[in-house]
Amino acid sequence: MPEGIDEIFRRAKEGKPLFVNRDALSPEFVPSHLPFRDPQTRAVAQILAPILRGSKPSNLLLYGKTGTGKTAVANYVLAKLKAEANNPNLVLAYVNTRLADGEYRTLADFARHLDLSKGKQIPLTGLAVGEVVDRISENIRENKKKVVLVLDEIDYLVKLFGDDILYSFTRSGNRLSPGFLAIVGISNDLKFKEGLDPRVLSSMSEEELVFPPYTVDELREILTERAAVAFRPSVASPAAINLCAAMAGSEHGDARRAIDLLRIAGEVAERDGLHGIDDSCIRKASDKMEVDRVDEAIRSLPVQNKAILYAVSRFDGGTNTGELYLAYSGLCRRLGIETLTQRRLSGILGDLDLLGLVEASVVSKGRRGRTKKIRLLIGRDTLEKTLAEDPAFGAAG
DNA sequence: CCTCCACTGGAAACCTAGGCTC
DNA sequence: GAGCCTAGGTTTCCAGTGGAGG
Repeated sequence: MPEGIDEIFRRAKEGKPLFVNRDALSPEFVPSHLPFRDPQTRAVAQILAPILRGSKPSNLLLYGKTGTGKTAVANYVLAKLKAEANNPNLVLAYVNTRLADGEYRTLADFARHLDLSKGKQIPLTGLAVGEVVDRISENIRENKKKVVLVLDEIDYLVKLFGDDILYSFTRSGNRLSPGFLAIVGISNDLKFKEGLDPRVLSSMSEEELVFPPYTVDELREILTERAAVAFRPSVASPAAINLCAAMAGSEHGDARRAIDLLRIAGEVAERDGLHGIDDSCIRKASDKMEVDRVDEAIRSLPVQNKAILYAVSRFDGGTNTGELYLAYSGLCRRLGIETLTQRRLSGILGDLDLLGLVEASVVSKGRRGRTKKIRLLIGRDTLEKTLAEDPAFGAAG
C-alpha cells in the first residue's frame, strides 16, 4: 500500500528537521581534531615541519585500510601547514591517483596545483609522459617552489602503471634545485612496496606510518562526536550510534562507512518524519547504500558491458561463456550495436565480477572443457530498471 | 593413467581520438 | 602536413589447462 502524497507532505511539515549541520557527516568534512589519530597527526606534522624553514622534508608513506583516517590526517596537516606557512612558493598538492585514473592524468592533476605558465600547461592528452614530467620539474626549479605532493591511493597507481613517475620524481633532486618536491604516499595495500624498484622504495619510504583500523569503541566515539555537531540533540541515541559503529566495524573498522551509514540513517528518519534514528532507519540506510552502489555501478557502465550484463540476466541459475556469447551476439543484433569478440567478452566479464555485479568463476567440466560459470549477483528488476534509462536499451526485452 | 574439450588468459598488434613539434 | 607522442578499447593469435570420461 503506497502512502499518499498528502501523508508525505503532512509528515514533512510536522517533522522537524533532524540535521543542524549535515556537512559534518559528509565524506569531505575535515573535523577540527581527529580522535584516536593524535600520534599519527603529530608524526606527520613533525616529518613535514622542515618545510616551514624552507628545507625539504623526508618522503613519507602512510599505510592503512580504507576509512582508517589516512587521507583525513594528511589533509588536516596540510591545511594547518598552509595556514602557518604564508609563503607563495609553498605548494601543497593532493591528488587521488585512483580518481585521476592513470599516470598521465595524475600528473596533469598535480600540474594544476602548480599554476604552470601559459604554453606550458598540460593538455588533456597528447604529451609524452616524460614531457609532462619535464614541464613540472622546470616549473618547480624556475620558480623555486617548495612542493609537497600527496599521492592518495598510490598503490593503485603503482599496480596499474608501475613506478616510473615515482622514479623520475624521487630521483630528480638536483634537477629541481633550488626548489624541491617531497612526496607523501597513501596506500591501502600493505604489500604494495613489493612492486617498487628498490631505489624508489628506499627514497619513498624514508619515513613510514601505519594506521590501524578503528575499533568498534573508537568508531562509536567518532560517531558520537560527529553526531553532536550534525544532529539536533537526542536525534542520534547512543543505541543508534552503537548499531552504526557495530555494523561498520564488523567489516574492518572503516570510519567512512560508519559515517555514511549514520548520515543516510538520519536522512531516512527525516524523510519518514521520525524524531530520532532507530534501528530500522539504520537497516534501511544500509540497504540503500548497497542499492545505490549497484545502481551507480550499472549506470556508469559502457554500453557493451551493459549488454553483456543484460545477456547474463536472461539465464536463470547461471550460464557459461559459450552459451552467453551466443545470447549476447543475438542481443547485439537486435539492439543494432557492435558485437565484440568472445575474448573481449571474457575480459569484460572479469570487470563485472570485480564490480560484484556478476560472479564469474572458472570451472572445469572435464572432457567437456573449461569455462566460466557465470551468475548474476544482483536483482533482475533493479538491473532492468536501471538499464531502461539507457537510450540504447529502451525497448530491449 | 592419459586424452582432449572448451575454453582461459597473456601478449602484441591495431584502431581511434586527441595533441605535440618541425 | 608529416611524423611523432599519448590513452583506451579492441582484435588476433596462441600456448596452456583441470579434470571427467575413457
